[in-house]
Amino acid sequence: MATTTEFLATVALFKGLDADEMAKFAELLREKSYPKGSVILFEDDPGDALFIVRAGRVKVVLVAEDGREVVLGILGPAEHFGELSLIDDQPRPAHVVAMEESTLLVLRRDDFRRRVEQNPSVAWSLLAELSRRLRRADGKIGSLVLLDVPGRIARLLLDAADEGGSDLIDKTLTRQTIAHLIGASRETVSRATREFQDSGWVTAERRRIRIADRAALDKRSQQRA
Amino acid sequence: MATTTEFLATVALFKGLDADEMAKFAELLREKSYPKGSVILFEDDPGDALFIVRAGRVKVVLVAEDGREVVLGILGPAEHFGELSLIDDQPRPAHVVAMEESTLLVLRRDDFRRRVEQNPSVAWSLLAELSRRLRRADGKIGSLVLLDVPGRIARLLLDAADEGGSDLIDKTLTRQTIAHLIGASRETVSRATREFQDSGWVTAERRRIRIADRAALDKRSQQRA
DNA sequence: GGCAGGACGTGACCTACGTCACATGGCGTG
DNA sequence: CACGCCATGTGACGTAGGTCACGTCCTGCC
Repeated sequence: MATTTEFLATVALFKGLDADEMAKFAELLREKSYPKGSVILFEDDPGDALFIVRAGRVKVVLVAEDGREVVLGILGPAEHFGELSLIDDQPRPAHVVAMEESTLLVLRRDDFRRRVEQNPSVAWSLLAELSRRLRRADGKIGSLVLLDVPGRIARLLLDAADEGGSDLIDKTLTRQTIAHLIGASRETVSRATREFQDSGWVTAERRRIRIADRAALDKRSQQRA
Repeated sequence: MATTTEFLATVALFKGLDADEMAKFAELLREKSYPKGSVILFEDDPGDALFIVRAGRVKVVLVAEDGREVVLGILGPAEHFGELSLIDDQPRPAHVVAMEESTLLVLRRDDFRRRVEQNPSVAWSLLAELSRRLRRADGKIGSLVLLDVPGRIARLLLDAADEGGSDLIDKTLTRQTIAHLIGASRETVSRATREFQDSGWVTAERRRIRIADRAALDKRSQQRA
């Protein structure tokens, strides 16, 4: 495993910092581990820290009283969460749960604020990151309202592939998880992905999904309701 | 009508600037008018300007090929849009359409960048604004997936009332618009709001909606699917 | 190497909503 | 002052997709 400073160099948030500044950040971070399934932070709690995923995978999730849930996002190494509450002092907007055993780097509010204010480049990276999330969120809203379930799945797969840079989606995406990501039931996702396979649009390779006909998926992701 | 500088003082984005800096901004702004229904900017276009609503009302909207649409947000005086593309150089994420005759102040990309970089307080305001939008967007996703139509309407009304600071929602909210905001059909919204009125939860006062039983609406907005 | 828990596949059934088709009423404008 | 336009009710009807209920399979563990 890389040293903390080496790792920090891979975090987009810190892009543009020189070694010296990076080292300063490194000192402020505390490392913390969470077992699979543990809740890292709760919606509505006051927030006083930012988290960077060092290893593992976490999901950002909203939960209804009856237990149904939506996954707003899944974060892996070098990604971070929890900055909203540090920026606007409002309660946390969602729960964050460890999907696997994960270790996170924690940065306290005051340290965060001071560094952002002194480091224009960090502020800019943050703006870029929030922009990216806002685009995604808007896209998700669009999918939910304008597309039917198969359409939403198609788009999700394409997005995941784009992000990974390959037609083979390597992150483990169970149908259950897909369902939570697109606001549908596991059963419906099951039936829809089978359709995709039967049509030859995707193939399943040992738990991974590979996109076989990008054009078809793309077309499917623009129609209906 | 107030002078431009007086107006700028009411824009949250510029909070914290002194009169001198405000004046500099004022010089960079160009005023532009748009008739009702005109498209101010198109999704997928490259973006090279930020807009501040001086007067009127605009909607941010995603449109499907068949014409169905979702309204991501409605902006009134002192609110702004178009900054995402200036931050990340990506295409515009949505269309923006004038709901009424509107006049906007336009700030060009370069001027914007320069000012943000030189003015930490503007960067911070921007972060705060993007945070606010992200929370809203996440909330909207939650509503869409976890609530049924009446629940979404209830939440929308409560949010609108909170924002206005009064139980009387003064902005004109037609059922058609409500429908677009919550991703439902006009007819369904019609039937649901009638239910609300029959139950005495809301009353309609000359085109305006007044919330009569906040508790009931709140309860209604937390259940079902 | 047998077991338990999770991920999947599938059929049956039910319902919230979208869509279509009209009828009505208010108001803004020529 | 009349003509339209647009926002609104409301009924009828069709269906995507949620929920239930099981059965199978794979995989990591004791």
